[in-house]
Amino acid sequence: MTKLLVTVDIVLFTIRERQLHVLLIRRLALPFRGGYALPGGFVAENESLDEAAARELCEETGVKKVYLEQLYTFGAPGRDPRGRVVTIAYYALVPNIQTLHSGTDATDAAWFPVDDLPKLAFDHREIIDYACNRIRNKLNYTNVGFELLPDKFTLTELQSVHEAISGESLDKRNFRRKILQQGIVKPTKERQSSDGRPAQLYRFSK
Amino acid sequence: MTKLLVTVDIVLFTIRERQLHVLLIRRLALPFRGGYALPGGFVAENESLDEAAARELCEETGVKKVYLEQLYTFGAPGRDPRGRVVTIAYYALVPNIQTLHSGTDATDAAWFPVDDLPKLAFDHREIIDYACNRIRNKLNYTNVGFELLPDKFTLTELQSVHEAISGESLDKRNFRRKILQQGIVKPTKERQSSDGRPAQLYRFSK
DNA sequence: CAATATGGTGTCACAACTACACTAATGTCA
DNA sequence: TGACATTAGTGTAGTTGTGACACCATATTG
Repeated sequence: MTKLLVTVDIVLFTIRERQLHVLLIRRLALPFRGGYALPGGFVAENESLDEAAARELCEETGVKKVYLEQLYTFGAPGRDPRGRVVTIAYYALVPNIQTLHSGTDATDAAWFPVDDLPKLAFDHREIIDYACNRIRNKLNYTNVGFELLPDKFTLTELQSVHEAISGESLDKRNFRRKILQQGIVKPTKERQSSDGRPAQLYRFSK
Repeated sequence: MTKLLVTVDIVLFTIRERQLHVLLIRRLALPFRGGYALPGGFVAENESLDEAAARELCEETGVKKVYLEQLYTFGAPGRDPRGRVVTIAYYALVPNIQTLHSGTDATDAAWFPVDDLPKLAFDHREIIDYACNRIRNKLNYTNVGFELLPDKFTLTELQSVHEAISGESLDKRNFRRKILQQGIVKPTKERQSSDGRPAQLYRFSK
């Protein structure tokens, strides 16, 4: 009945410039001081795991009220040089708007494209890879893409979210047919102007 | 940096009489003494989570070398009356043949159909429900069904595994076409006799 | 008003899936 | 030994879903 250190780590995704990005922070403490790592921290005695993940994410990045889902638990004996630490990894999705109002714990929270990551502390690279696979799979059987968009969005924006996550380019007509057929979006009365013809704005429905 | 108790619990599935069953043990210790619970126990200082799950499963049920996969981590503060215990739940699949050679820890390991479970200790009911959903989903995009069958099996047996997990009855011809088209089984030279016409035995391939 | 930039639309071929009913091979029992 | 019971094994037609593919529409800018 030995007790172990238990942490949560959060892979926070967003889309920027049509690319999937994750949020990393610079570590202030040892080990890996000055290195990049996922936001996260120790689970307190009296909070649930979900609560711990939400709290740590907020403390370290200022991000609140996001889609947050447990990913996988990593607990190899050697994964943390400080000793035996089991971490429950989460992933979270936010639209790009969110400002990174750093809290007290962390400095230098910054976005990195998932296919151009710096060297990472602990096994955080493995955790991010796992999260990427999860979100990629999830795209096929859920409507997870909407969490990465603002309330109102165009179908082109939605398509480019899917493309950013899957890494494959999609046919515009086929994509729109599928989405509209599913009946999971409804048009608003607004349109969004751009460099060309203004686009219909949609909202997620149901 | 408070340390927490960390356990693993294993939902071990098999198919018996065309029904999905889980293995439960009777608890010898408090709390919930004499009640039914999932096999599981504390994670030791120097072993990985997967190792802990395999070890506990073997110790408590004698079952070895099975398909074992991490499921989800449950850590609500009130889930264990002994204090704060975080459990990493696993699920495992075995063919029906395995004899339940109880180890030292547990007595009275027994199979229960998933839709007729006794009252369970802790939040183990919730864990089993979660595992059932996982395996049901998994059936759609993987070949997880083979883990529940012996080395050689008939297509009717494979079909009834799928039916037991999904809870829905399938069309024989459509099922066979799909499986054979996938090329994931190959016929052996043997047949299996039954009450009627003997059936071709297949083996999982690739 | 021409040029540029992005939004929005339809069809056809092919693949995948559903629904559906009879014959084949064996064992049993009168 | 032949009728019966039991399980194995097979094909087709209609429908639905998916992928490939090119042009016109609507706005802005100089």
